[in-house]
Amino acid sequence: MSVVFNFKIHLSELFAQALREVAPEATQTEILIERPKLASHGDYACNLAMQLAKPLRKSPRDIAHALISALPESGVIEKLEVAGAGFINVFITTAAKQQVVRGVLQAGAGYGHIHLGAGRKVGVEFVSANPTGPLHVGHGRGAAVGDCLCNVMHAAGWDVTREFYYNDAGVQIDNLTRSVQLRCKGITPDHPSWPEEGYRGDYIADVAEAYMAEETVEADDQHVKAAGNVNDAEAIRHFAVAYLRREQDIDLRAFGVNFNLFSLESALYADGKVKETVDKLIASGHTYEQDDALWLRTTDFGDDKDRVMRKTDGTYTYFVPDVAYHLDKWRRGFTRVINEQGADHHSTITRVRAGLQALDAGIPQSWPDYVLHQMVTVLRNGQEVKISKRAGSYVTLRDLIDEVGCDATRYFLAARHPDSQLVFDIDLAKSRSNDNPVYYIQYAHARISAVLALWDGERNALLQADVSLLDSDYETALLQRLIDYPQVIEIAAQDLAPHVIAFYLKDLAADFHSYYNASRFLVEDEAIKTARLALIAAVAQAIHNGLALLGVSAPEKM
RNA sequence: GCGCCCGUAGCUCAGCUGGAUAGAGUAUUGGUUUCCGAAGCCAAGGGUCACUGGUUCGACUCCAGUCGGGCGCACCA
Repeated sequence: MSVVFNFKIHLSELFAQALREVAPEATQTEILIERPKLASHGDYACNLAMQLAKPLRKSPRDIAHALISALPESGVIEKLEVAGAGFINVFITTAAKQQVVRGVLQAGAGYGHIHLGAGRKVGVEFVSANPTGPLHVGHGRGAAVGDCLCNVMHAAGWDVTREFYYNDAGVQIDNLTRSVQLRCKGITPDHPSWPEEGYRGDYIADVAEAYMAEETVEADDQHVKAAGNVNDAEAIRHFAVAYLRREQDIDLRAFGVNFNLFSLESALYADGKVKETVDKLIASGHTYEQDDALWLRTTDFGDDKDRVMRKTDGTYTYFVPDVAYHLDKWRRGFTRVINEQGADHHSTITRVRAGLQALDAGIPQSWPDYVLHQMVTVLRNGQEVKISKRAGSYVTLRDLIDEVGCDATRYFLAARHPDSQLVFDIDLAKSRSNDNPVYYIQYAHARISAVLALWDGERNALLQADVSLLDSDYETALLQRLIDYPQVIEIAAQDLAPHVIAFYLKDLAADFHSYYNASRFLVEDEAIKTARLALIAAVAQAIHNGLALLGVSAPEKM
């Protein structure tokens, strides 16, 4: 038997009924139940009366009173009042709030899971770094945000597939191949003959050395033994890509990020999907030849200028396999796709969507969704570290994990709105890690674990706790905070904004620390002791669940 | 020049599809521990929400413009 403590949904239903009675002609009005900032304004507030004032041509306060009269009986409502311009403030009985403790303990790791996605498939593509070098801090942000987003979508009831797209074809791979080949020949980046577009990082030398030593590399789906032949460019390309992919995989695993699927750009060429897409686009009539190149009239679909598909040298531009790739996703049944990328990829959105529209395959105009995170700037010794792959100067994800730690790095990178630029101050994160909010949250969890470890009772006894004893200000604040958790998941999933999880956890931890400081738990009175332990066990569970979404550990000791 | 993102306390950032008196952390100042974890708690100060108009019962939130910062504007990816 389920207990009512998702009051927001419950109240929306009640007000919908009242609305049908009071204003049958205005049942389209959206019912918004919000949490007031001030406790004196109740636990929940509804502004329906004010929205109806204009269409009904009545005073909002009169409408509010009418709505209250028409509101069906509910055991969870303590009191209703009309306030201000016409707000209806709802006070929930403490008894109803107290039920959340049992709800959390019974649901366990499942507390916070909602049915928003209704089991539908969603494909989330993230990181998708080119295999031309190590993952840097920007990729780290993509990994942290993307992985957290996947976790949130899963908790919200979606069937999530995590996907990584490898651009293992094209000009940049040619540059990589040439750079490794030169290194194999003993030519270094400071040599006059080193190409302008060549990669200069030290890792290129590592790849070259491994190739010459005829090492074998095992990447996710490739097992490549180096030929050791300096003149075999194809063998070098194959080996270099596999080598760098392996390095990236190692870093991602160390970061706690896993994928269900790796898709390769080269495979789209190999199995004819690129050609098929090109043929379909030509057949669609949206292409034309000009200056010995093939163009797609993307201006038909909102782009500011048309784009080249096939260059004069006969090869395709990047967005062609990208369109083929997305068509493939669509055919795999992903009616919802989210691409998490750096903001510097912004221009691809219009092009990819235009290409998909030109195919006339029934794909919605706004498909796929994009989450673009803004750039990360890194501060070391108070100086901005310029990121340049070719110059080989940048902060790698591996550096961050080693220096700052996985938990703190993930929290730092995921705890901000993706739209905000992020300054990652390495020295701050390292030298003053105790001030990092992630430790504040973890500390709350560790404290609860310590108290529960001192208790000699049975865990199951907590389910039988007399929660009616939890009625102090500290306790009701915590109860309400726990009640809010599923709605935080909902917001994070709807807005594709995983950072709200981090802020919620900080607030929950703060409520707990205040409570902890003012309370004793292992008291004489058995009933009080059990009730309080049940409450903090529920808090620990919520912290555990929330941190899991962020990919951060919930330690019992620290 | 065009497109996208951002501008909120000294600093780093929240602010939920427009809601009632704009919030945290940090820094500063003061208080707090014979006690189950002080990586904690309590309190104080700190704001013309970049600026100017507009939309309405109500704007940090929406619209237009201005200023400032970032990113992108390739037959690169």
